[in-house]
Amino acid sequence: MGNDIDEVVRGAGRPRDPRIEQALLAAVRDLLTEGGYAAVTVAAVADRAGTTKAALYRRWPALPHLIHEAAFPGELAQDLVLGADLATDLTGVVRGTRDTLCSPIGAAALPGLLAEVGAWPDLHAAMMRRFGGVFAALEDRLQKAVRDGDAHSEARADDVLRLAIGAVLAGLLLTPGELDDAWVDRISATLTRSLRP
Amino acid sequence: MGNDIDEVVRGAGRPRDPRIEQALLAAVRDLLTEGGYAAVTVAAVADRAGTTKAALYRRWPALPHLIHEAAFPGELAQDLVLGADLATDLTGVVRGTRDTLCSPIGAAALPGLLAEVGAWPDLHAAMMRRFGGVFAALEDRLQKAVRDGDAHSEARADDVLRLAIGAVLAGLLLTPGELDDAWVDRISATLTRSLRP
Amino acid sequence: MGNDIDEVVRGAGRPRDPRIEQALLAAVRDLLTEGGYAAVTVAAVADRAGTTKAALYRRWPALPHLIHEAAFPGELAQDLVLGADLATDLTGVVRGTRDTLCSPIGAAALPGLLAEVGAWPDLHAAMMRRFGGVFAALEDRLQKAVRDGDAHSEARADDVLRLAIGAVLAGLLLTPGELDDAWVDRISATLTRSLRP
Amino acid sequence: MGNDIDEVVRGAGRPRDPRIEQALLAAVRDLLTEGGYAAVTVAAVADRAGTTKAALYRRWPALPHLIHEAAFPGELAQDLVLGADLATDLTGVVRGTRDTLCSPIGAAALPGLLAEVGAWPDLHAAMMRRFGGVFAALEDRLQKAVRDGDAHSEARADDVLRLAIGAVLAGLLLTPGELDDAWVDRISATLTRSLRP
DNA sequence: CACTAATCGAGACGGTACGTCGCGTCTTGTG
DNA sequence: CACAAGACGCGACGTACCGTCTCGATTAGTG
Repeated sequence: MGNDIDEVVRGAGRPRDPRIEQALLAAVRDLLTEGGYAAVTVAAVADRAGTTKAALYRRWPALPHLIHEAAFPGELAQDLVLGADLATDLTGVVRGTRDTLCSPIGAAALPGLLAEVGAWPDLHAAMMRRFGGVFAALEDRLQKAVRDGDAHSEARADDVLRLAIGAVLAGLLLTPGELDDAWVDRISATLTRSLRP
Repeated sequence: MGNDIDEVVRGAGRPRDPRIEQALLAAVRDLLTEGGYAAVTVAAVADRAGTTKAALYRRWPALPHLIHEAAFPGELAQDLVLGADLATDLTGVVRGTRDTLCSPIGAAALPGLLAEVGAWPDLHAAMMRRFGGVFAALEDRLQKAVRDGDAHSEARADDVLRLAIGAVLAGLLLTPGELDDAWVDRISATLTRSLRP
Repeated sequence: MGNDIDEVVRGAGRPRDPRIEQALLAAVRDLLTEGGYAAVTVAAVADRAGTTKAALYRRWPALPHLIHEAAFPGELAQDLVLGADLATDLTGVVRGTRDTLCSPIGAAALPGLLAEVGAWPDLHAAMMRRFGGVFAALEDRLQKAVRDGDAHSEARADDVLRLAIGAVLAGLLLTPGELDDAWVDRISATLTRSLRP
Repeated sequence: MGNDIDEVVRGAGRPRDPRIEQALLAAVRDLLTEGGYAAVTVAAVADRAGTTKAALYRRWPALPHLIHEAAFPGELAQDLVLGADLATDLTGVVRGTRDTLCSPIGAAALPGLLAEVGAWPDLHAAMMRRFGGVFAALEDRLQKAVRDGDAHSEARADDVLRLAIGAVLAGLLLTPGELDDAWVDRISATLTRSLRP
């Protein structure tokens, strides 16, 4: 006894075909790569995935939600390891952010996605959640840096993270193609300097 | 002599009604304020301006160009005065950027505009040009700061500007409503620290 | 022996809930009355009956068959009594036809049903069968009338019946609301005249 | 002067391409012939006509209106000539009605059209108007017949016409294929008999 | 008492059509 | 030429209905 509700919820009706979900996500990634954001149409995605628009709308409230999930699956902090010296750790954050947002798929999806955020509050929340892990890790790391005397005591993780994300965003939207590894090093060094006590 | 070309161009046929241009720009600003980016459709703009779509397309190659001009007229560096100490000047740059991009009209127009940039190279160029004056002024100021010993010698104006713009952009797109004056001060202070020799 | 087949057919598996059949028929009649033919969708019928689409399709090959059975149950000649003089009997046929086809439910169902007849041969057959009893009775009556000298010898029951049905049909489809009792009397009189020797 | 309104109405905007109207009507007729009522889809019609759905909706409020105009253009009484003896004239009415409603296109369109009549009051009115000429002519002819002693004085043109239309309708919807010339003669004779004084 | 087989509810599935909207172009008549 | 008006081709949108299917859970009769 106990989880009657769960059982009812799980058991009701024909279960969704899990392959359709994957096929739709893959179709979005294909179309983003081949034709950019404009090519990602509800009909085109469904077609490419070998299914129908209705199946798509059953899973996501609108196209941008699906695109978001397809372009930025999982947690951004996934392979972020903080533990070296502060400069190295900040480089990791900046590089990770750049790699994620500037990947072919990410770069194709992001501008359009950001434009739709205003119309879909839940989409906005979902995007913010992606940065949750990075923020927590960075906050911990910064507190340690303050204790170790590597950072001044007013340093704020949210400001640092927003500067990093913002730098990538501005680069991606305004001057794409200049965000090479040298740029990562320069921005990381700048952030490191800004934290000095 | 002199402006033959102008005369030929101007002289042929009925001259354009200059009021239409202004009415269209005003209509875009009204619609942005009232209904956001989604409300700014060609038909709605022309209607609100009391004119027609054809008149609009005679003046701008496409809607985003008109929106750009309506939301961000003139040069961004317009009322930027650099000459005080470095911290104050940087605060001016950050505040000016925030004020421009986060004005009700700017905030409504920017996400959509950035999404369209990929499709209209000339629109991208036009947007970049807006920052030209700020960049030049900041570069001058930074060189002086290096000479004065206020900034380290590897400081780059483009990186600083991109960090400032990026910070505003990230704030606007991801956490709007948090970009108050205290935020401006914190970010400006951070940038100033990052420039210390 | 005798009903082995019946027993085998009946015995296997869980028996059908007889209340569902009635609930579906009643649901169709409700929806026809409330919202007309367009309101009678498979999902709406199943919902209203408190059951599901699958249960419906287990009982009828398609929606029109169910609608037919709901709107025109049983034999049309049910309460047709022929035996008075010819004029009275013809009035009975015309009135009966009108009453059946022009009842609120019948009138709502008929136009749609007739449109579907082309797509469902078995539905066509089922509809024709409804008139079988009336036709047989009318044919008998007409033969007697010929013998009695009340009708000319070339009178054909099928033509008379088609004229009667057609008159109701044309009235229902083209000028509904005019098929009152006076109309029944006029049409009956006309048919009676046409049969005179 | 005087028709300012007309001039304004006519002169405003780009005029409709008259070829599109014809192409759409022809497309409906083609599709009716080839695939029946079910094949007449908004998209299919527009496609076949080499135009778009929007152009169609600009001309007719809905598909049934277009189908009606395509299947039953002009006045039904077009080539109806009344003036011979009553029996011949009635045969002309019955035959004309049958020919119009039972033509391949008419037969394909009619059942569906009649089903939609309930949903579109204006469509109903348009269909009724088609019979206006026939009714007027028949009324005149009947009055003359009464004066000549060929018809009894209570004969009503509307009843006769409804009987004729109804006979064709019932034949078309219930027993198509039996409405040959012999049937026309039988029904006409029946109607003639029914009018005898 | 298990076993079998059809039913029940719920709801996803592929397919197809709907009517609307926006874009950027075009074609008129009138200044 | 510009201008108002509005039709044009194009293509996407989100919804609705159809008839089928796949589940897990009943609900009889049978072995």
